[in-house]
Amino acid sequence: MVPRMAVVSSYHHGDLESALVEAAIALVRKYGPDHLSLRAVSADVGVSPSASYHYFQDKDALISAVGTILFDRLADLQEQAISKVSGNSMRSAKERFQAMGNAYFKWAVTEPNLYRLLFGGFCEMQEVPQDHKAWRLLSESLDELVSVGLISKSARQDGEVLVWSAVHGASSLIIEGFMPRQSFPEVLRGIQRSLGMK
Amino acid sequence: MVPRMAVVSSYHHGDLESALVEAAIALVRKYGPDHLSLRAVSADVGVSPSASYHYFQDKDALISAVGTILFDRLADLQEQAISKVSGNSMRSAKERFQAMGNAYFKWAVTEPNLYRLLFGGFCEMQEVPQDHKAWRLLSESLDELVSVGLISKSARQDGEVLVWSAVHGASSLIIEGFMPRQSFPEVLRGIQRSLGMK
DNA sequence: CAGATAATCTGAACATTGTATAGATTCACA
DNA sequence: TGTGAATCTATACAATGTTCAGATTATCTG
Repeated sequence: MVPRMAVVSSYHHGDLESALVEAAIALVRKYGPDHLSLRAVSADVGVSPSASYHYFQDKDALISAVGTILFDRLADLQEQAISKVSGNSMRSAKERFQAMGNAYFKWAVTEPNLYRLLFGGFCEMQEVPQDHKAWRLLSESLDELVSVGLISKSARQDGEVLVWSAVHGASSLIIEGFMPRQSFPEVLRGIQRSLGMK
Repeated sequence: MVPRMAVVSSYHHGDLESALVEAAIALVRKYGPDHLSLRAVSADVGVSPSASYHYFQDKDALISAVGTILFDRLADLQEQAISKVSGNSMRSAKERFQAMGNAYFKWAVTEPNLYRLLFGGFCEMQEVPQDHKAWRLLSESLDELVSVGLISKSARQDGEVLVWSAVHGASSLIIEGFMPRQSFPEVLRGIQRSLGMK
């Protein structure tokens, strides 16, 4: 009888699962992963606290879903940063590589709470990330550095793990206050030395 | 009247502050930093839940105290690992350097929950760690590599941040399942390449 | 189109948590 | 020895994760 704005009735939400995930992201962003409350998430969405149990087994399952989404979005940010640098020169290849690392670090320092949720042991990644976009982008960038002659094939060997470890470690140590923020460019230079990049 | 085994009465604990910290460490070790309960800590020590508020402002303060202790102990482990390698040769200097990294990684994989508490944003380090033992050991090890001629002075520049970032990042990514465990030696080799070590 | 069945959400309840406050117990010192 | 300070307990309260019975709506069957 009463006209409704929503697509569906107000009793059935329609897309509660992703609404809960988005609300959880917003709350973690504000208050940190350890202060996330299922009841606050439900209240933000406008639903009863019990409703989430139809989509997630428990609170940890919701957190894991958030982690999966955040990991995808981080990879999207890196892809976006790469795509902003055009050209086939050695210079642009190097810039793409650096843009990836800078995007990773920038996300860590602007969203430390999301970073902590993703990498702090709160969620168990269901997807084995070996063939994830994040790995692929890094691998392709290293391949490009080889093909344009910036690094050698032998130096490229095991480059992924060194690069990701150093960028991730610096980001983590900096947002937790163990390392000053200006150390990140130094780490980036050290990475390039490790790759024999000139 | 009744003979007592304890040094003090059973009402006054005697050294409640450190007992609470040790009990908290044991519980975090088992169940993770996010599932630590003040009440469980108190119960383990055999004390009322309110008693801890005479030594710690709140739960976060107890966690921070735990973090400070853990950081010190990690540095102790590294010092211990270094001290097991004797000699003044290039070889022993290199071994000491590697022993430090290996000790760090070993602690991370054997005590992932303690590692998460220390580096996962749960505690706010009160002590500025710039002059901490962990920094000093790393700095001295790098100096030694220079003095025995294993790395150059220019490569040593900013070596601390690269080394700590890569070792910490690899440890973190491995215990969270983002990276296979066997990647750590590769990261160590990459670090040594970055330092120009031969 | 009507009725049954399944999907979705609510309400109330329970145990557990962090924390505040008032009071009990014990220590240390005059 | 007794008085004040330090230390711990008891109780209480609001908030949290989770369960379960039932209410509401969607969807499918005839």
